[in-house]
Amino acid sequence: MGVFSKTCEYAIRSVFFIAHRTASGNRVGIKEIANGIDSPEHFLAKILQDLSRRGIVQSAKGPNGGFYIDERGLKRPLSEVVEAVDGNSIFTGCGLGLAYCSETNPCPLHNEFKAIRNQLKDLLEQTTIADFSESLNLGITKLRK
Amino acid sequence: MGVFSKTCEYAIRSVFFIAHRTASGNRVGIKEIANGIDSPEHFLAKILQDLSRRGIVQSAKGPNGGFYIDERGLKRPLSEVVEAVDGNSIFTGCGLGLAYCSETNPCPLHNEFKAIRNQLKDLLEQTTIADFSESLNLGITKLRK
DNA sequence: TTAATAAAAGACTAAAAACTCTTTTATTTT
DNA sequence: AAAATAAAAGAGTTTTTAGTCTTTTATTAA
Ligand code: FES
Ligand code: FES
Repeated sequence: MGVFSKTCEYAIRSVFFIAHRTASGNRVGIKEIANGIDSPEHFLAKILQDLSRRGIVQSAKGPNGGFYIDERGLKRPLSEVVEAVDGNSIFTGCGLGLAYCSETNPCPLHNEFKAIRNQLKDLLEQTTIADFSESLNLGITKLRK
Repeated sequence: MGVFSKTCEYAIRSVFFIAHRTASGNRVGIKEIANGIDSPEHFLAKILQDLSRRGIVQSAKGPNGGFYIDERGLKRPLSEVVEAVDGNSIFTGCGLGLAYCSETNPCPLHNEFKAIRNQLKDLLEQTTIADFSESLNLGITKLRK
């Protein structure tokens, strides 16, 4: 089990993939995305429908249709993608699964765990989708295999 | 979805609970543990059977039986409990779920994610089960509610 | 040596997550 | 207007995780 759900992993990877293609002004179809990020096509379709409803990605039907991300979308932090899919429990939840995680009712891991959790939060909040386009363009980072 | 599976959360909490009770030389029954950490009794039984087989906790049947943790067990790092239940994917897995996470084939989050992942790894490797007994004794930290 | 106790084991059910397949709707091109 | 294209929506199945219930085995105490 990873930090994010499978659904969330696909969401992030697809968003990076779309952002990368959108940079050159193109729209990209679900088949190409699914193939590009190595995910099940119809499952990814559901995820993108959701992200589309939430305005994180845009879509167009018909010939030359497909998914893309507008200017505003590119500036969104990754945390919004994660929250849209997995909710905010990774940012706020207790490492030991206690119902109420707080300073006054801490579990044994509270302080240390909170620090790590906050770093993940900061990472996802401070980096926008656009931030990754360049490294993808340079071919330094990969989204499949 | 938390960082650990539900099973793993129960495992950690129960181990803390048992360690705490063992400190006073007692054995503690499954009912009391389940109640103390707020987990389903029979589900926890499965988990403890597993931890027992792996030597992380000890158990005794019959009257005055129950679970306890010996000297060696108390000195084990938390990472062993986590690995026993969830495997080592939290310590080694890719944040975006790529099959091979490596320096030469990094995903966009690789460097930042690795740093956070390693902190979690260090935290769990460097703290032993015994390390928490005191804070539990002092009543500072809680395992349920 | 029998009764009581408590974990171990086995065989389930329930819920959630992941994934698939089919039909519908919107858009564009001819 | 008709045909082609591509996402949206709906209705499933499969797999995994979580949780329950019952029976068996081992140990101790009366
Ligand atoms: S109480 Fe567990 S992380 Fe805060
Ligand atoms: S490739 Fe994703 S964390 Fe290393």
